[in-house]
Amino acid sequence: MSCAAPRLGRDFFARGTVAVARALLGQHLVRVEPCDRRTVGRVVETEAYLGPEDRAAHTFNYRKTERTAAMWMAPGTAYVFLTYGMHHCLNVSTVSADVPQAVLLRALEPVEGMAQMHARRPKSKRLTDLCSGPAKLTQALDIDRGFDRADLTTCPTLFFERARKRGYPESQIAATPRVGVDYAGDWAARPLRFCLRGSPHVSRPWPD
DNA sequence: CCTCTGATCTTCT
DNA sequence: GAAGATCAGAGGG
Repeated sequence: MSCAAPRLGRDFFARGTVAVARALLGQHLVRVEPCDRRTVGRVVETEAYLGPEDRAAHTFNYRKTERTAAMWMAPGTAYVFLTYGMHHCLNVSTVSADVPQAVLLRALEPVEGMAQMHARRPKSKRLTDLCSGPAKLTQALDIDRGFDRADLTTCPTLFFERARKRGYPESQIAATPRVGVDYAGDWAARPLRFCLRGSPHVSRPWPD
């Protein structure tokens, strides 16, 4: 009998971006490598980017470019960009192809393939250093721009697995302002970052 | 624990 | 030509 967890499909991503950002908490991000080696992390921190209104979003004011094209693709499409000249960040598009919004994956709790993750991030001293940041998790799971525009509902090497039937109750989720978007005016203060309360794997703690 | 700084290069102005 | 949806390491408290 097979008991592989089902992957998250189009319907999961085809709804409000904040709903997706919350619902992704607790789900598994799976990276399959040659010889079926898997590196897997449980999502513990996300951020919602609500273009074209959102000043912090790369799609603010309908800025559609070669780089941001993935955000105008089907819900469940990966948007991977390079930041600070050296770090990759992974997003998943949401809502529908004509609404340029996405969820940024900011932190994972390592679940499977920790040795492989550590091999790619040898400087990590603790388990909580492996995937506790948007660019740490892309290093740990070996995700780069080769995955930009990949359909994560069908991609054989990168996808989400349903690890939990229902989303976490509101009381288990901490909502805070997003990280590193001070330039975004009123949008900077909006509580669009979501963390699994109590997880030691988040990119940074939040105020009580 | 904290704050500060250098690294590094694509993207858009 | 400037500015990043960041990270790691150094130095101080």
